[in-house]
Amino acid sequence: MAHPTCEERAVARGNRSEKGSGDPVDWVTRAADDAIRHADLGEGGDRMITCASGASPSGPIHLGNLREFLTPHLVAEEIRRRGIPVRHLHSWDDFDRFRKVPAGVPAEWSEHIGRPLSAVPDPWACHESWAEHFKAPLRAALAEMGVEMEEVSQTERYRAGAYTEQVLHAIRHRDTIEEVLAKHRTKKAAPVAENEQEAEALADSVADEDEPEVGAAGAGSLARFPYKPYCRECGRDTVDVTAYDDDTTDLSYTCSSCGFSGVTNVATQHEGKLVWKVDWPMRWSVEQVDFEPGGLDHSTPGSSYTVGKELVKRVFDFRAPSYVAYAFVGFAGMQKMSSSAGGVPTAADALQVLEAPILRWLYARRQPKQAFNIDFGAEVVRLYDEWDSLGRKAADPAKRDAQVLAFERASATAAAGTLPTPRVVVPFRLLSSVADVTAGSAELISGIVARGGHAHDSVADLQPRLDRAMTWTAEFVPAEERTTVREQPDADRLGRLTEDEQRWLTTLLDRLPAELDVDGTTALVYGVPKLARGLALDDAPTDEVKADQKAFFRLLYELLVDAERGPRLPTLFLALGSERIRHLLTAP
RNA sequence: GGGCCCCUAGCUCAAUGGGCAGAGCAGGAGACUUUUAAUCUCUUGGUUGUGGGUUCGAGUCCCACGGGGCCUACCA
Repeated sequence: MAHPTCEERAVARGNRSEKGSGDPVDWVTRAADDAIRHADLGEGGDRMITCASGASPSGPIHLGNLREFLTPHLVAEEIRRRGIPVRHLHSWDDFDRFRKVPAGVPAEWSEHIGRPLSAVPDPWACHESWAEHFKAPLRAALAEMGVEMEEVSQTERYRAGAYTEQVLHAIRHRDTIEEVLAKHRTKKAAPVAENEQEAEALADSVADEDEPEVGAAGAGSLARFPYKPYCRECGRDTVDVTAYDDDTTDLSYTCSSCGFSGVTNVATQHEGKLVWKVDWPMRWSVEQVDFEPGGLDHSTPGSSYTVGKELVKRVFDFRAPSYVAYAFVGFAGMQKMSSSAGGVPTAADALQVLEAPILRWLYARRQPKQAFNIDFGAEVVRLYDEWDSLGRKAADPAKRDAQVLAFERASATAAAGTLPTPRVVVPFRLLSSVADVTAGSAELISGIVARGGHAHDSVADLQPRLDRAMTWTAEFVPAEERTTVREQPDADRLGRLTEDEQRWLTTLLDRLPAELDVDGTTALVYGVPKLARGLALDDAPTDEVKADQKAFFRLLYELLVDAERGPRLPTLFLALGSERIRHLLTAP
């Protein structure tokens, strides 16, 4: 045989360790296998494998959209790990039309509806366009997560004529395109009306749809032309194609917004774009895409992937990339989320609270078709615990399984190496509860944590986790679960102390040093009731002393944090400092 | 109309190309001069929605049904 079969080449290039060698397998492994197999179909050779993503910068790129980026990223990393040339190509659909003015944006922006996202000004005036305004923060977040990708702007590509050849090709084959689109369009079955009102509405809409009569389209039909120019006069896509000359490639149009009538030459003037369902398969063929994910909404029958798959074959003579559909990402515990806009959390928001590898891990550990929630509430603590425990497991080579594999995928990338994690790992729970009472002082937290058995040299040893614990505590822990230290002494309570209480407080304050340490403070706090009963600090407590301790602690909590309970007293004392304790325990 | 996902302990969820059903919380017992949504040790808890099928073996694969959720139809 002159040529090896696809199968043989795929195996040769894939080089995945064979079954039984103990190397764990997960969805990323399989997706990478598919992409490699795909790349070998047809073209042969050792050309670079392309993992693609695409996103429209029409608004904040939220954590659901992040799956679009991370899925091909993880697959590309896996392919790279096998020593095969690969790139992650990301297309910004910034040549798409601006569709609606979101809440919070001046109403005047409705003027820009129909213009490319790259041509709409930034209402916040900090970037050169609407599109850039939303691309920039995502770029920063991805960099923090070690995601490196080759970015392409659809605006630039179209304007530069990079797709012109394919555009003309599509236009020449517009009948085939319409045939395919129409086939999927007619899938619509007569919906059953639930009541009379609906039946009427239904009759109307059905009547409307029958009107264009595209079914028998022919070359003469311009209503479904696959290419649409932006109006040269007003920049909007509100144009109707009135004529097209196949020989000269002159396209005539009128704009319904500004009334302009003009002619654009498709071959030379680059003023428009293919409609979405044609644009996607066109890019697969131009960029030689081997793998690209898509949201579930693109995967349903009659939707863009299904249609694109047929178009790419029949019109562009290429095969659709291997594909995974990803499910949606939900959110919880974010009532107070101060997201950049719209209240949907973005990657930047998540990175305020989660270490970058943990955010990656959320996406790596689930198969794309699995939906999951990102919880900014109490779940965060558990997530960190789980992550830390997985990290300990990953340190043992004997325990390498799919979970550890996900940990590895989350922890390091080719571009960024091992992503930042704390040199000294302190449980998030502890950092957060200490942060709760220290009024945002990293130094103080560091000191208390160090004296609490987590030795470290400096605040930097606790980063990047410490910052996240502080942010999370401040922003996401509900007020009723936080400890609020009194501003002023409780004069009322201090005015009606019992004799015992009075003696305890006096004893405590007499012996409270200016500089506190954990052990001394612990001994003192527990010792005060002993002293009051004539015992020494280190004497074993009697039953009476134990009861006194209970009452004494409660008194301290009431006076310090206006509650019956609170953080461990030594911690609280250290957090507040001697002076403040003294102030709050002394009648004004 | 079509498609996808989900149903696992009281609760929230794991189990990623079939291989002994697991965590956290809650519950129970014990330890602690220790009070925090304390901590540590031990522990109860299951016919994996229902009914079939394939298999030596099914939470996992196939078919049907019930319940819940999402997507899609015209446009990008």
